[in-house]
Amino acid sequence: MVDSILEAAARIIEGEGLDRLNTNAIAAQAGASVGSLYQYFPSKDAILAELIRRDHQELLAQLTLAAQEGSGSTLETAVHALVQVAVERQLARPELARALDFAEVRLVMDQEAEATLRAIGSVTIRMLGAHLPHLDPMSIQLAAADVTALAKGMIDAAGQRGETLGEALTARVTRAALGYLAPLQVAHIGPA
Amino acid sequence: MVDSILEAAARIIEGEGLDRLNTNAIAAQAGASVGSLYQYFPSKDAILAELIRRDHQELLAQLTLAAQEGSGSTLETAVHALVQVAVERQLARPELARALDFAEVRLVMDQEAEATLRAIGSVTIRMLGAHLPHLDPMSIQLAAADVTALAKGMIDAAGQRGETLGEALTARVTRAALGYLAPLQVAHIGPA
DNA sequence: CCAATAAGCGAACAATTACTCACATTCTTC
DNA sequence: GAAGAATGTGAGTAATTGTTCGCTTATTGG
Repeated sequence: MVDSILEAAARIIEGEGLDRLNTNAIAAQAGASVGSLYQYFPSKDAILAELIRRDHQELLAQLTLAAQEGSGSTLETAVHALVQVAVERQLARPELARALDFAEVRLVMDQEAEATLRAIGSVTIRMLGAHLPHLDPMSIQLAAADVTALAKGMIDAAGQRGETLGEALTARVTRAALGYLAPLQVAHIGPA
Repeated sequence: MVDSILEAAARIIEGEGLDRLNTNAIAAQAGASVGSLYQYFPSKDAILAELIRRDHQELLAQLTLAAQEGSGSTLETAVHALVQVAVERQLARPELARALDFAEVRLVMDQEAEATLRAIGSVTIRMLGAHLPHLDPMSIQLAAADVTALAKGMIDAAGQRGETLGEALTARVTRAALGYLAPLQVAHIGPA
């Protein structure tokens, strides 16, 4: 039931938009009654929050796995692995991903949700730290934020545009990320 | 009056979020009555639409100007000029810019609005076309879309993070854009 | 000044929406 | 299969919100 409520909410967000998401619509879409909604969630906001929570946990799991597989390889391979995860997720449900991303900002998060978010950020930070060992932690953090944002922007735009070829997009995003990171890789190497 | 209504709406979006934007709040914030709102706008949506319309027109004007100034120079200078415009605009009112960007998608646009949007896109396309003459139009268009999205993502994230130093951000975004474009510049140069 | 037009007002209305609760249905356990 | 627990129901409620309209206040032209 919880799952069907969440999936109903997801479908309404995709098809109607965040602003048209209401409890009656969710119940109808889920094939349940409004009362049942409130047996499993304390409020409408809680439904959205849980949708986001699950999305984050799934993302963290997939990123962690991708980071493991890409560890011990080149920067390019490692970046590619993470980008691939992000691309596949976004292209699967672009409208939903975009809406959740927007809703996330104005959401009051509990400690667990905050921790998950930090963990997601840490994956990229650790990956970059391993491949750019000469950079100080603050620079790594900034680079991770930038690369993440750059990828998010490209992937989101591609999703909205209706792009469906994940591999081509992954290649371009990886190229952009590496293009941004390249100067950092060689920053400590001066002229001979 | 029109201006004060639009500014009131903008402030509410910034402070309360898109979902808390309502006609009563706009009227109160504008120091006017609900009735006056409807003397200048046919509906609440029209207020949002006008806010977005003006934003787009301003952006187009600034981008066009920046493109003129950067024309006839290196790719780096041209990119830097456009990025600078985007950065300054977003950092001025980050929450508003983000919200309008989100609202824009679900908006039904008239012909004029569509034309403005295409014109905004054309600025980057023309700039890239001038500096990457060996690329076919489709590749130019894709590159423009990617570079725009990449910049948008980075700038938006920085704004949300509370970054205020536009110059540093402009430099990083420019670096990312050039990093993405670099392989395209030399793509036709094979091994001798 | 006055009349005529414009601009502004906000209570009232209708629609929408989050949420409740008294009742109905289904499941569990013996 | 009966008693009791758990789950599901949806009309109803109170609050919010978009929009209207009869009215008041300001502005303009003669």
